[in-house]
Amino acid sequence: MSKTAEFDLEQFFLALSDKTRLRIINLIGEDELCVCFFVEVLDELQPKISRHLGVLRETGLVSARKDGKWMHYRVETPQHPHAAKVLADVRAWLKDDQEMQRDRARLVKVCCGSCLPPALNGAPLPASILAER
Amino acid sequence: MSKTAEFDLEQFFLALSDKTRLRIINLIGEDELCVCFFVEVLDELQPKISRHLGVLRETGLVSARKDGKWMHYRVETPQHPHAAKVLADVRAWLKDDQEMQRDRARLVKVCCGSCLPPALNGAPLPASILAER
DNA sequence: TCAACATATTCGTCAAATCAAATATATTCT
DNA sequence: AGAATATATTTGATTTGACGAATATGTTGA
Repeated sequence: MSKTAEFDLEQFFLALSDKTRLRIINLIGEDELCVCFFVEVLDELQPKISRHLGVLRETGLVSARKDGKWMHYRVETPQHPHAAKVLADVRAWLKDDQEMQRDRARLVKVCCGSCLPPALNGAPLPASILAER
Repeated sequence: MSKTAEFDLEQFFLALSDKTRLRIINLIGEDELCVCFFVEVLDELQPKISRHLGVLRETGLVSARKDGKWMHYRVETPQHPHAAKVLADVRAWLKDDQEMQRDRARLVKVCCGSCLPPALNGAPLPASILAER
């Protein structure tokens, strides 16, 4: 049989060693999320978000689904079992982190407010949030 | 009660995002290990090893014990429960990694050979290895 | 087809991390 | 005290990563 595919541990942890990228992973949660929400909720410039999404994509931590002009990102479970375990732990860790909780609260607020911010008009709302409306 | 102390996730993962530092964590294993073995087994310049040990120390991933002119390093369990879990998983991950296994094999070989490499004469052998002699 | 829009990429700059070489500090041994 | 040794720190050069600004690509809808 073939051995477990070797995996770039360095790259994996490097991808996790940036605040914006951790905030992105956290915001996605179990669902998938459209780029415009990252920009709005994390209050960062769009190219910055896009660049960090690119890093996460290249590292295999997220995948992207194109839907017309929108791109939806979701967290991927790595093939490598140890990587999958660590990433699952990290996601649980983020759930308990205060700043990350504030980000998620802001996402809910943005989606459920009586009117969406102008930048998000017509944007596809995340399913997990829609379910609660 | 007080909330869980906030923890610098970025710094934690940054510390793990370097090959040399992962090799150091792996070589230490469950035991403690003297600096000169890192230099010998990882075949890197001593200041390089020392710098990386400094990063791991400042991040709280390892602690140092001074013993005469020797410094022994051991992996520390972080106070933060999530960090502790991730680090434990990472250590298990390293155990399964091929390159890391080669490093450990080289450590055993160096310690158990009929004569130590000149650089290690008088060096305090790791307890876990001594037990197997 | 054209304007508006969502997202991605490029570019130039700045900050941070890494490295090898040199040097400093502390300890032991003679 | 002085030489040898183990480890740490500084220095200067190089590389790498992140950033904002500008621009490009691709999609929708008039």
